[in-house]
Amino acid sequence: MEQSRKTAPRTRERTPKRNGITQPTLQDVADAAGVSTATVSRCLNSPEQVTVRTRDRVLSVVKKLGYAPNFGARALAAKRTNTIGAIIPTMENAIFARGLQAFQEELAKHGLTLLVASSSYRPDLEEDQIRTLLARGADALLLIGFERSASVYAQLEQRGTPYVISWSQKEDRRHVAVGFNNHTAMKALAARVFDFGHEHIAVISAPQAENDRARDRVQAVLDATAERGLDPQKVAVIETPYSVENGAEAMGELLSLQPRPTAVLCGNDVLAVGALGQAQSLGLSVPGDVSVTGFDDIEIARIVRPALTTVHVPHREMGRQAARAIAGLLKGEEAPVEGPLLTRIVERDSLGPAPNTVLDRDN
Amino acid sequence: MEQSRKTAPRTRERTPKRNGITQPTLQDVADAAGVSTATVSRCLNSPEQVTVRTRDRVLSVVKKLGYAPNFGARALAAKRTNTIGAIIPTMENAIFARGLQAFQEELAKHGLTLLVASSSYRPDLEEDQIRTLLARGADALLLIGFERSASVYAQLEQRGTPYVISWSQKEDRRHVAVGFNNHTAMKALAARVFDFGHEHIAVISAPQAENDRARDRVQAVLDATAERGLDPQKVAVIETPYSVENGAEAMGELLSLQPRPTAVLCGNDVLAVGALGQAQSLGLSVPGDVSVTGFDDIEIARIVRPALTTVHVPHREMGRQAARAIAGLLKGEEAPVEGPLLTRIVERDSLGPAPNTVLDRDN
DNA sequence: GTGATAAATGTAAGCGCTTACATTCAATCT
DNA sequence: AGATTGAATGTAAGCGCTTACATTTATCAC
Repeated sequence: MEQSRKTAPRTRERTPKRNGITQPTLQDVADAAGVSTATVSRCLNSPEQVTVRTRDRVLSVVKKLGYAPNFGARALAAKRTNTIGAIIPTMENAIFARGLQAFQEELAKHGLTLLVASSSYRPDLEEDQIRTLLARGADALLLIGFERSASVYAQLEQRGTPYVISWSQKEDRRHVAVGFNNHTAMKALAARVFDFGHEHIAVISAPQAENDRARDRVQAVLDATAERGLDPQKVAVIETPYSVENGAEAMGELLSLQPRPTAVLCGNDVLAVGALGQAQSLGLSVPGDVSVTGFDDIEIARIVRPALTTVHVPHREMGRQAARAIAGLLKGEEAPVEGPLLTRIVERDSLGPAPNTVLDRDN
Repeated sequence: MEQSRKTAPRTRERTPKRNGITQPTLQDVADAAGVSTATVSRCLNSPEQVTVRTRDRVLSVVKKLGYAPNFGARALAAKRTNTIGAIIPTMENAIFARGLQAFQEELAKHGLTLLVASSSYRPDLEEDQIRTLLARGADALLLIGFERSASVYAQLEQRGTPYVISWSQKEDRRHVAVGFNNHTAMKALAARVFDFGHEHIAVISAPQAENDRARDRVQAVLDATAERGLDPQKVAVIETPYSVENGAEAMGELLSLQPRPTAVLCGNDVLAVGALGQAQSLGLSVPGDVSVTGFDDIEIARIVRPALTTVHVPHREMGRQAARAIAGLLKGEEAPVEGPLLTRIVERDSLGPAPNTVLDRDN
């Protein structure tokens, strides 16, 4: 194995690190293939610029040596990392998992890697995470929902870092968004609830402050109420963070109201599952005595008994489209201007007709 | 071709990128603070080496300029990224979410960032992901379970990349592991099932090939069976990937067996939930007609009715300890040699006494 | 063939940081 | 005072890659 180093001014001994192990470098490959580092680099990054002959030779050396480019060096020289950062509110339940998985899979097809951080629904933490992700070289970001401080947007704008907003969609054309219209979706569900004859409804929502999606959903219920000629003021709304326990607790409160609501619309499936369980624990039949609806259509919605009537959100499609939008933005393409993704109501068993028993309002 | 320009006095104009935006560099900070780049670097990385006076001045400039170190450059120069890679089988259900969240939180305390990839339970994909993560500069890895090809281990060893194995724990001291003993845990549960008088039991497991955790759990049931003087051969075992649907389907098969098992032990909660639903759909009472148990104790175990009797795995603690182990390894500390984490049986409502109806074995 | 043009390849200048080593400086000792 | 010492700081050499530009080689019209 003699390598004819024609020009080897490179006297430097490769300094092995700690245990004498060193990864092969571009130079090693170039030497072994008898070409320059530039050519090797081109074989890897823009193969069409290189003769087939050369390319094959180089690639076989790459394989033989087990060469893998050094991430830091590449990032430094190319000024991009091919990394996309995503900040989601939580990793702990399935709400974002499905969409994120699809997002990642689609990114991978474009040679992009996903870096995930979670904000625990806290705007201050979200800012930290954005900073961290940018510091780690994220070329672009996926953000959930529109609502965040102007300074965050300003910073992204100023850096020229592309981002797309997801899980929400509005007419607001200042931001690139791939999502669905939370208001429309929830309003349709509320209308359906009214179709079932319910007149006393209530809402369990995530905290609305700093969460436009939650706010849109609640507002949709109130708007639908008004459209039916009912008084939105009378719709009880409880805010509580997304969790089964909180859903149960909120349901407990709502069920002790006078008049007792006959339908409870929940801001997401997790709350709904809690509410459902609570109603049953209190000896009420769902939907016989009280109907419960969810939002998202995550797996658990199908599993509980009665299965949840909820709003199906095309998470996978959303993730996929978001990834495509980001890949496009990175290539300098125009922002896609597609309309919102369509949600649909999934009617299962937790929504039924309002009980026609006389309400105890008047005693 | 003489390029004897030995001293190229840094005349270079800072070339702004595309939109004229440029992040401040170390040099900018150094200039503004009237010190060398080395000092600025030290202020950031080992503040104790610098006078308080200097440090304060430098840090204030850092803040004023909004300086953030360039990740690639840092990685390249320091030969580490402070990034830990984790490859988990799936992101889509909650099995790994809780532990991973804790893992990440603890890593953050040590200044480390988590990069997650998922393998879809496929060894070949896992290898790809490992390669990807390493290429992206992961300083260390979190791996789930022991079982993977020797070449993967060899490669890690050869590169000198530290890793810790989690979600499993064995006497095998060749690898650093932070986990629990799947065999012990499942055997205890099986024993409990036998205590309830069950004699005809069955198992729904994840595919055992390439998954030591699944294998340990199944083997534990068989061992417990033998210890009770029953014939392990008669324990029906169905293998199917983790999902509610698959759990349901497998349950359907098991329930048509003669004699029909009176207790079905599932490899995890997701399968158990599916099994539970299926039994109920077929008009059987759980645990009246058939008992079902899970494994993991994820949220859904508490939610289904009857609530699942399952094995509680201290995922958070596991994640935390794994992170500490990795941080230690990275600092050159010895591998921790703690015993396995302790699991405990959570008795809820899906496991009950064996039905004392006469079995239809003899007709 | 010749020259012009295009395609393939090579050369080498950085990218922004860390760190070994050199230098300066102040405190302490003789 | 001068010598000694250790802490603080500066100098500058890379880290491994990409890419603008220079050079070589192939292609083609005439």
